Amino acid sequence: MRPIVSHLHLPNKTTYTYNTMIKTHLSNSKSIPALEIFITMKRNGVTCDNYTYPMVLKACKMIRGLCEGKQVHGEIVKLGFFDSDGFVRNGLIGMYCKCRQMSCSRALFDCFHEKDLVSWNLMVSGYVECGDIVEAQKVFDEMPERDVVSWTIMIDGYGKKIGDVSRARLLFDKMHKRDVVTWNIMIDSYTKVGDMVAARDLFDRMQHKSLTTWSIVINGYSQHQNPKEALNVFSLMLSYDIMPDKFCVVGAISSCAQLGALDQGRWIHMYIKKKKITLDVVVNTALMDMYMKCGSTEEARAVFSGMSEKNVVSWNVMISGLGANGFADESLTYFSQMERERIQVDDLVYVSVLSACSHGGFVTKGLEIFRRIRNPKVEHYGCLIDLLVRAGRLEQALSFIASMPMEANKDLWGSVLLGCRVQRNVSLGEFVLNKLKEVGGDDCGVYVLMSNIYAANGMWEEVMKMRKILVEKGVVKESGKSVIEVVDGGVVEFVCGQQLQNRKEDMERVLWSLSNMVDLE
DNA sequence: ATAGGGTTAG
Repeated sequence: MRPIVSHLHLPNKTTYTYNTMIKTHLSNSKSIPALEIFITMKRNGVTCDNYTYPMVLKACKMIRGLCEGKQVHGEIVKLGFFDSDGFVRNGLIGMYCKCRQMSCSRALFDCFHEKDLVSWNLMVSGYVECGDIVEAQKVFDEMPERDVVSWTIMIDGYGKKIGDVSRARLLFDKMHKRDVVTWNIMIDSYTKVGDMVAARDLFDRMQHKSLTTWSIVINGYSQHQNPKEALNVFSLMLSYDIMPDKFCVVGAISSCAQLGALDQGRWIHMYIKKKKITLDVVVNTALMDMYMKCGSTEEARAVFSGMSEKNVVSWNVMISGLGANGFADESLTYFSQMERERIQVDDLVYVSVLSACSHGGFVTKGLEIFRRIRNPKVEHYGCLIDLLVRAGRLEQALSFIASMPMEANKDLWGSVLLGCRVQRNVSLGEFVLNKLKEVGGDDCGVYVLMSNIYAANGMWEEVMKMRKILVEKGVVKESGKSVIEVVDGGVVEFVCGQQLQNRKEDMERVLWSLSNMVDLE
C-alpha cells in the first residue's frame, strides 16, 4: 500500500530535485558544478531551503571561495535561516574557518546561544588550521563538554601542526576513549618528526588498524630513509590478506625507487593492475620515478605515455629521470613539449632541466634556459655553476656568483671546489675552502676534495694537513655500499670494507640471482 | 568537526 502523506508535508518538488543534484556533486567532491546548480536554481526562481544552504556552504568551503561564501551569508541572513537552523550556522562558521577568517567565525560563534558540540569543535579546528594553537587551547578549555573529536583535533594541533609531540602524547594518554583517527594522528605526529621508533611502538600496540594506519607507517618509513622497513610493513600487510589502497602502494613503490629494487617494483605494478587499485596521477608518477631510478627508462616512458592525467611532478620526473640516465637531449625535448603544452614550469623543473644540460654538456642551452627563469633561486645558480664548472668555465662561474642577489650556499661553493679539483687550481681551492668554512659547509667530503687538489699538484705536506684535520674532526667518510636486488624479491646490501666471512648466504643469493639472469638459449 | 601518497643538482 502506498503511504498517504499530506501534500503539505511534501518538500517543494523542484527544490528537492535541485538539492539532490547538488548533493550528488558534493559527494563526488565536485564543488564547482554544485555551485553552478545553486546559481541556476536561483536564476529559475526556485526556493532554496535549509537543506540547500549547508550544502552550498560546504561547496564554498571546498574551493575556499570567500566571496561566494559571503554572498551566501548575506542571503541566509536576509531569509532568516541563520536564526532558525543550526546546520546553517555551523556551515557558515566552517566556511569562514576554511577561508582563514577566524574573526568572522568568532563573531558568528559568539552571537548565537545554542552552540552545539560541532560548533565548538569547528572553532577549535579552525584555530588549529590557522596555526593559532594558543587560541585553540583557550576554546578547548572553555568547552562545556568534549568528545573524541575535540581531543583529536588538539592532538593534531600539537603533534602534526607544530611538532610538539610530547604535548600531543600527554593529551593522547589523558584520553579515556580513543578512536582509529586519534591513533592515526598520534602515529602520524611521530612520523612527521621522524621518530619512527615511537610511531612503530604505537602501531604495534594498535588493535584495529585502518588502511590509513598502514599507509602512515609505510610512507613514514619510506620518507625517513628506511625503505627496507617500509617494504617489510607492506609485505606484512599482504601476509594478513589486507588489500592495500593507492596510498599504501605509493610508499612501497617509492621505497623500491630508493633501493633500486626493480623486480619488486615491477611486481607491485602488476599487483596494482591485477587488484584494480586506483592508478591516479600520484601512483603513476611514483611508478615512473621508480622505473627511472632503477634505470628502466623504457618502462618509465611507457607509464608516462599511458597516463590520462599528468601534472608538473610527472613532467619533472620524466625530465630529471631522462637527464640522470644520460638522455639529456630527450630530456630537453620533453621540456619544450611541456612549455608548448603551456604547463606551468616550477622551480624544480628548472633544476632538473639545468642538471640535464649539465650532464649533456649543453652549456649554451643551459645558459639560455637559465635566463628564462624569472626569479632564480640559489639552487638554480647552483645548477648553473655546476654546468659552467663541468665545462671548464671557472671564471664565468665565479662572475655569476659575484652577480648573485643572494648569499652563496655550501652546495654552490662545493661545485666550484669540484671545478678546482678538475683544473688543479690550488689558490682558488683554498679561497673556496675558506668560504665553505664561513657557511659551515666544510664537511669531510670538502677536505677529501681539497687534499686531492693538493695531491694533484704534488703538495704532499698540505695533503697531510688535510688528513690531520679529517682525523681531528673525527669525520669518517661514509662508506660506499652496493645494494643488490636478488631473485626472491629481497635486497642485499654490501658495505665497502665490511667483513665478508659471515655473508656466505647473502653472497649465494646474489650468485643464484645472477645465474638466473643468464639467458638460456 | 578529526587521519594517509609522488618530483630536486654534486
